[in-house]
Amino acid sequence: MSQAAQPTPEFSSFVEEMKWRGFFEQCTDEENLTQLMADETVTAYIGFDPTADSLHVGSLVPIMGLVHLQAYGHKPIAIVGGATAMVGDPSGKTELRKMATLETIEENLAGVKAQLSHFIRFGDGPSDGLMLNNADWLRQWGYIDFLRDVGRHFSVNQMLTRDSVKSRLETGLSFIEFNYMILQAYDFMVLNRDYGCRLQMGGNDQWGNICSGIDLSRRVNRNEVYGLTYPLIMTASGEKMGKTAAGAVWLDAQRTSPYDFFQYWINVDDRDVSRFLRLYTRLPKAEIEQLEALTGADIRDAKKALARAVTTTVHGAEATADAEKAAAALFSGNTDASTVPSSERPAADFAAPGLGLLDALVAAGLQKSKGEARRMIRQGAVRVAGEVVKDESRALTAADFDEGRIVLQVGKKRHHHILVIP
RNA sequence: GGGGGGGUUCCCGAGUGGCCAAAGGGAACAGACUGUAAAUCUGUCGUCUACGACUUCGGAGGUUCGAAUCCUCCCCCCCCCA
Repeated sequence: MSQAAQPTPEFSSFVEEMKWRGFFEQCTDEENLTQLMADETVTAYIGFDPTADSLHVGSLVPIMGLVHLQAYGHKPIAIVGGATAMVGDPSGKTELRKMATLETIEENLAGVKAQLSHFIRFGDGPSDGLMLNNADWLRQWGYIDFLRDVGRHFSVNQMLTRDSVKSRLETGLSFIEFNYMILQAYDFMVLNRDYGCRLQMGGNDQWGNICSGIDLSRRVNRNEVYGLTYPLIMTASGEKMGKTAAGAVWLDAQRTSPYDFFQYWINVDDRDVSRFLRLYTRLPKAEIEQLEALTGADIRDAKKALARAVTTTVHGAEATADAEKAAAALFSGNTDASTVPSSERPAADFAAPGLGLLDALVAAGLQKSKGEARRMIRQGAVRVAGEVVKDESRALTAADFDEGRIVLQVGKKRHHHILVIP
């Protein structure tokens, strides 16, 4: 759970640590920001999009950004874009995003906040985090009033020069998306005015939006505020973070089990380990450098440290231990299979003709369809109790019980145990 | 409002009456090799009651023995003109 992270004395400043950890892409005024953060408690914010009721690993970088910030005694604000999610940010997208409805956004907000509280200490203290919904200050506006009070500060000429807009000029973007920048700038201005927020962080695709907010704060509030962006994180193979065959890797245990979550980190590309240790864990610099020095098969130890650290933050120590234990049982010959992913099934299902293996594989979530399951069998990828199955019409019967469970495996990495209950 | 181009299986992108479940590439998955990595080679990659059947090519109709391919209407996107 969220322990208020402690300051790390290994770095001279927040910005230094961000640089070392790979969060630093560009900053509007590094020198003055560093000075400001040395002198006083700075309130900073990052926006999250409540497009689902759970965050996924793609959001871990911004989350960790806030975590580090709080560790240095500053005050993090997480904005959930209730209003802006209804619009859709064009940055980095190639086409119009589906617009979420009010109700789903409300639901998603709650889920996201619960997850963030695993990372950030919320509360009323000076460096306690805040969670705000920009719908609270955006929704009340009427169009004419907003145009007159806010819109007049924006130059279309300048907006057109922002990369986020420029890149979309080719493929086209709707007016509603074009306005996203204005809304985000307005968020920053309001946070600056009402919460004393001085810094906005975000992915580098947010640079233009952040700069717009800085301009607006200067004009309206006459305050100097700052922006800092982190790089957009891709895996070594050029994929977005958190994509697997099964879909996104979620922080919600219901959507992605702690076991699968743990395995995701174990299976990262060698080339990503160092970068990910820095970005996604709060392990001390010295320890990370030690892990980075590992070569060959020993890199797995670094991956374990990575998986352990991230899973512990997201799912807690107990779930992490279980996941690790299951992994040991499946991959390292440990005999304790009690935490291996499993499902229950009454013994009666295996009577007489037995339960079709194809159906069992699909039911266990190891395969998406029976056709796919059939192909896997043809390719010799399916094992029951460690034995390769070649017969597509194979049925599971009582003969397959082994101490009350049936051990299924597809490929090398996908395992599932059916627990037989009376 | 006028003119032009376009919407294809996860993505990109061929196909313009049967030889199309639909080329090619990417991603992904599996096998071999390995370190639960990468690279490489091989295979797979719509669903099913599976040597056959069924459903797909923006949506709805129609022509035809037969359509992703032709016609009609509708929706959406891009470009040029007004």
